[in-house]
Order: sequence, then C-alpha cells, then structure tokens
Amino acid sequence: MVQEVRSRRRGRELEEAIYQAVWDELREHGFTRLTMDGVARRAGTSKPVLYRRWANRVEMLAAAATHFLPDSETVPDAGSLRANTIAVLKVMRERMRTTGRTTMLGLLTEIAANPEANAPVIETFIGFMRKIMTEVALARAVDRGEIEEEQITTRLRTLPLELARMEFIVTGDLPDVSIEEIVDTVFLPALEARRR
Amino acid sequence: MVQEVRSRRRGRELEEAIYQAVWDELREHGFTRLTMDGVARRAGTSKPVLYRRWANRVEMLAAAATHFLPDSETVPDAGSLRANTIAVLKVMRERMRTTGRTTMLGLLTEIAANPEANAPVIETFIGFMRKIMTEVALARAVDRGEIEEEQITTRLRTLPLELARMEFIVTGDLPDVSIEEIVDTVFLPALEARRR
DNA sequence: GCTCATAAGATACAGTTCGTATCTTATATA
DNA sequence: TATATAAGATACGAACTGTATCTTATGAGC
Repeated sequence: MVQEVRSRRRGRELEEAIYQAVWDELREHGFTRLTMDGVARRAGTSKPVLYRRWANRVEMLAAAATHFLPDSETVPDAGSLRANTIAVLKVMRERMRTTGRTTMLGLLTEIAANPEANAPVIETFIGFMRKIMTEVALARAVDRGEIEEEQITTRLRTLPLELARMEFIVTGDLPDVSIEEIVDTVFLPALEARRR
Repeated sequence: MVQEVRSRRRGRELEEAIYQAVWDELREHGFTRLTMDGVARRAGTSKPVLYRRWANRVEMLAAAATHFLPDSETVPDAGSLRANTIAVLKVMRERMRTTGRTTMLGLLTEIAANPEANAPVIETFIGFMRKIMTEVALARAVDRGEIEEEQITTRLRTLPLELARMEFIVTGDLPDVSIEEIVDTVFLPALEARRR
C-alpha cells in the first residue's frame, strides 16, 4: 500500500478534530439538532470516544465553545469611557455571534438545571465579559479621572452587558445603533447620576 | 349502574384538563423532561389527542402558559412613576415565577428557531409586559406631569423589563432589592437625563 | 526492534421519546 | 334513533441517548 495514513489520531490532535466537528455541526444543524452521532461521524471517530471525554452533549458543547472563544482580549484604549464601552460591547457581540443564539440559550438552560456543575461555563461567558468591562472600560476611565471609583456599582458595571445579552437573545443580533443607544442613553447617564 | 361517569371529555373541558396536566408535569419534571406521554397519561387521555391540537411539545406548552397567565392586569395607581414601575416589575416577577426559568428558556429557544410561527408567544410574554409598563407606569406619569412624553424612547420603555428578564433568566429570581436598584439607579436616572 | 498497556474506532444494544397510523367506541347533534 | 365527529387505546418506525463489548492501531519502555 502506498497510502500510509495516520489512521488513528490521539490526544490533542483528536480533540481539536472533535471541537471542529462540534462547531461545524452547530453551524449546520443548530444546537437543538446537534447529535453525538453526527459529531462522531463528522470527526471521523465514534461515540465512545466522545463519551470517554465528556459526560454528555452539553458538557462537550461547552468545552468546544470554550475552546473557540479567546480567553483574553486585547482592546486598545480608545481614549474615552464611551468609546471603550462601545468597544467592549463589540467584543461581546463577536463572542455571541461565534457562539450563536440557540447555543447560548442551550447553555443557559443547562446552567439553570445544574448551576454548580456549570460554574466554569458561567465563568467563560459571563465572568469573562465582566472582567473585560472592568479592565478595558472602567479602570481606564478611573485612571483617566473621567469617573470616580465610587460611582461604579455591580449593577452599573454589568448594565451594558445585560442589555446587550438580552437583546441578542431575543432579537438574534446587536446592531451598532443599539450599542450606541445603550451606552449613550442608559449607561453613561446612569453612571453620571452617581457623580458626587 | 349507579356511577354515571362522563368517561369521555371533549372540547373546552378536555383542554382545561390537558393544560392542568401540562402545568403539573412542568412543576414535577421541569421543561426539559416534560414528555407528551407524561402529559397524556396525567390528563387521562392519549397522545393523538394532544397532537390533534398542537403540532409539537413547544406549541402545546406555549398554549398552556398563555392559558395560565392572565392577559390583563389591574395595577392600582401607586401615585408615582417610581412606585408604579416597581409594581409593574413585581407583576412581571410573578409571571416569570409562574412560567418558570427553564420554560422561559425553552420558549425563547423555540422563538429563536421559528420567529414568525411564534409571534403570538412573543406577544404573550414580551408585548404584554410592554403594554403594562406603558399603561401603568409611563402613561400615568405623563398625565400627572411627572415626565414628558418626549422623554420616553422604546429603549427606556423596555429598559427595566429587559434587566428584570435577564436577571431572572440568569439567576433564577428577581429580589425586591434588584427591582429597586433597577428603578432607582438605572431607569429613573436614564429617564431624567432626557429631561428637556 | 519488540512487547505491551492504552486508547481509538466499529458495532450493537437497551431505553426513551417523538410524531403518526390505525382502530374502536363514546357522545353530541340532527 | 341515526350519524358524524372526535376521544382514547395501541402499536409503530425513526431518531437519539448513553453504554457495553470487541478488535486493533499506536506510542512508550525495554
């Protein structure tokens, strides 16, 4: 035989192939119709290989999502709280588009059913954005003297993120106009009201 | 025979029994484990009866939810925009608690997959609350001269509702403290910022 | 280069659930 | 009382889940 294929992948290599298959199946069929058989077939492997790694569908999916979403983002300082908040919301939009609406809903459903077990998933999606919001938008604004540390409450810190997430979940997207509206007519005024 | 049971219910009566069965199954097993067989068994009927009425599980569930949620609410004037907005959010909380977190997520998932077909569901859940918000909180405040019609944008009208819904979906509840925080540190300041 | 433990991949399975088809029979209506 | 309609029982194919069992490729250690 001329063809000397590496017919059996292992470890990292195999896992990458599985993640890719999950992602492709997700694009093609959506979260609700993503099956273990489908992923196994597309990845050129078999179900037991999947179940040896993850206990169930959602765990596998969460791992794939985590794998494809960057766990750090470098957002250059845009010079103002307004511009940086808009930049953060655009990062969030990209992440949500990558993940997809029904996948987000599926993960939220799983989290609702099993909060402790899914703490890492919560961290990947929600905690991460809060971190970026704090570091990229708020901390810089405090440094710059644009706002006072005391103006920032948890509610206000997460406010633009919550609105962005809700809009994406319900409408399926988050246009630039909405981002600007959230920042200009809700976030900044609410923050401003706490001055002094 | 002494016992003269109506052994075969029809129409309205049968439907009420089905809705009740859906609701009970929902309480007992949650949205993800609600099965057609289970509902049929509990309602003392059979699957074909369900499928003659609704095309699938989600449609049936949406109908049951619509059936149990009041389609009008009388919220007495509490005297101020602040108090009325809080009252509206408490109505919303009751509706969300009645529906349940995973059921909401399930319906949202279905809406995402099939927006046109589920327009009535959207109306029941989202449109209804907007209407209450407008009638109970905003219109009265305008009448009272507390705010100007021009201050109200769609974004601001739905702002407290979006925040309340997101918090309920992610955390599973909406405590009084959150309601007050939403109204006092976000909604009213954002509205105030548009004065003049 | 050989041996061997490990894990990949194939296959088959029981158990659920969905949605449908088919049939019998109770019940409202004319 | 006759008849159309729909309820309810039952059974089914199809899809999917998660597991069990088996063979065999492959990397690590000798």
